[in-house]
Amino acid sequence: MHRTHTCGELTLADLGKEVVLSGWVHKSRDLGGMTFIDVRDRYGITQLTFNSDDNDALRARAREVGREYVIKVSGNVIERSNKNPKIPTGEVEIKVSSLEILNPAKLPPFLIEDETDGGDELRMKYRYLDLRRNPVRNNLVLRHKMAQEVRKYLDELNFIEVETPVLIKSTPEGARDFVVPSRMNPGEFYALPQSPQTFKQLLMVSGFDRYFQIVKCFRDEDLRADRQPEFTQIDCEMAFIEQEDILNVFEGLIRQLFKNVKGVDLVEVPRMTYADAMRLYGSDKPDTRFGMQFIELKNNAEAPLLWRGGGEAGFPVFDNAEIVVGINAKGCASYTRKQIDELTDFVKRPQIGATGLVYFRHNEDGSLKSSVDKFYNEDQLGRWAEAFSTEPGDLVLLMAGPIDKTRKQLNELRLEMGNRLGLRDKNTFAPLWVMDFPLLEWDEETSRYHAMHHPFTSPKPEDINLLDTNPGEVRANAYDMVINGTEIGGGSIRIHDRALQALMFKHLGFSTEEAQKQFGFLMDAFEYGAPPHGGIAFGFDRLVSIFAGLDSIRDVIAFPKNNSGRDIMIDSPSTIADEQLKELNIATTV
RNA sequence: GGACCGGUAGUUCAGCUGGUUAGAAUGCCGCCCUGUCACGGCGGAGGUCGCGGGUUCGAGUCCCGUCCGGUCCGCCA
Repeated sequence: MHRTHTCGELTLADLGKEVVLSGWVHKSRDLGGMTFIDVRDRYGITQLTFNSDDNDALRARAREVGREYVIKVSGNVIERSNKNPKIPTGEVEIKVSSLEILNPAKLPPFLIEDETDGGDELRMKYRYLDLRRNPVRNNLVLRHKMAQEVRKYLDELNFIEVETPVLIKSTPEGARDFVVPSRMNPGEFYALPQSPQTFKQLLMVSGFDRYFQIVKCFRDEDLRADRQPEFTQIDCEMAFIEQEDILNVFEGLIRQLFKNVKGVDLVEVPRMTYADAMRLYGSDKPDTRFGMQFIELKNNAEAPLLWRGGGEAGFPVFDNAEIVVGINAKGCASYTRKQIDELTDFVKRPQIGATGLVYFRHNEDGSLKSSVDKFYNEDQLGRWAEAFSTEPGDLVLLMAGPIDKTRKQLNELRLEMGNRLGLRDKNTFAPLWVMDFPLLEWDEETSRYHAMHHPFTSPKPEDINLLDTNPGEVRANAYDMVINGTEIGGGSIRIHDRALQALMFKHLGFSTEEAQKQFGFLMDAFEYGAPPHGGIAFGFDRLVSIFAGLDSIRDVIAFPKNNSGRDIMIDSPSTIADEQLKELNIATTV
């Protein structure tokens, strides 16, 4: 007889029932005269009980089973004399009449418990055991629920899920491709998609009108806690829409996910231009769970030097800087010298690379004190204080230097201060649309402009005339969704006109021939009735990890890869046999 | 490509300025225990201190190299 119930469902209402349970031995407690076994499955834990009423063979077997043995038991549901209020089945237990060992188990290398003693590496090597643990399994259940909710929402809005190919063509733009050799076409390679971008656009040309796909994408770049070589996107595209439509539809998606999966009612998602995001937060993905916006004391594009008094020279670093910008750390005036030094060391770390940190305190007694008192008097400090709207008890942290670099550094400091002040609560969710990204980005290495988003992004019509004169100033119809400082989605209104697309390729440094060879199929398609269209793609793993309150996406992926792109459980990647290489016409030099 | 942190018992870790027999907790094994559920009590086993080289009378400890893991920068249209 198969199991009649799961290990998570029996209660006092089931008293007296003859039941069959199957599962894993979670833990056993042998008290001598009696033995308790906790049997576990995905649904919960139920206590089995054995005592002197039982025959010797049954009692012996109860003592024999070890952790993670797979067992099947039959017995009677009885009321516990000592109840355990911590678990749903804690008022009952099973008086076992038969115990069958379906499969014994070796002792697992780490404890299969919510608070495991296992380190990351061990958990990854034995991921199938790690997945037995509630916290990890619950993450996958959450992921499942979110995927279902996405499908429900988009289906109701007439989106159609279409699968696009995984073996496609390598293109020079963007991330490195994973490539797959073609046996039937010696010397030629497929590439795995970095995203289904061109296919979804072609589906718009095909008249599908509203497409989505929850789809694996692949990028052969170095990994991070939030970056895996294969990852999942919620990929979407719509025709006959404008940017506003996309923002509304997908703001709706995010709101529905938060409401139905997490029970969180989001307020309307605020919008901010890229330019403002950079100016106020030094980042295109600001964490808006807290304020601490940048205040500029000097910006070469702005006129007055706010601290200058009667024209005499001030702090040379400030005098020579393009920008002097800071944040007001409310209530931090009490920071000790040691704490300030820590912050200075923080921004001077090679990863951040600042040369120093200037501060001024607005003391509780109203006085002002700065690390550059030598250069500025109380009047001048007073003007800073005014600029930062300080109150007694505040600490202002200032950085100076080239605009882009300094903003980026101050962004790191702002996030660090957010952490220190406990302003980045995992249960607070601050989504944000960042809009009007630049179309192009100058790349020092190749000395040319690159598409900031991708080459199919349309420029804002009013900026097209800048393409020739000032390409870096051209804004795109592109938008990102940011939640709590993480970019979780991005998209754009696409080009649907052959001539404009050809012009874009030209500006990206493609010759007409190269453009035709790489993307001719798309430009050809634009000549056969391409509707205006646009879309967005969400990083599903990141979205799930934010919902789960995790910093890493690894624990929302069933079988993730490590820092080096390895799966240490199956030990991939691995070498392949010479025979295979030969068949693929591949010679190795390693 | 680069920076930083880590690698010691099955596991998670401690081990100071180099010093005699490398510890703790937990897990595991044995015995005892009839109401445990972090059971308890007593006893026990368990180590190539990642690997290689060097300094030293002596290295878990210091130095160099290397491998592995983690975080980050570059990179990620």
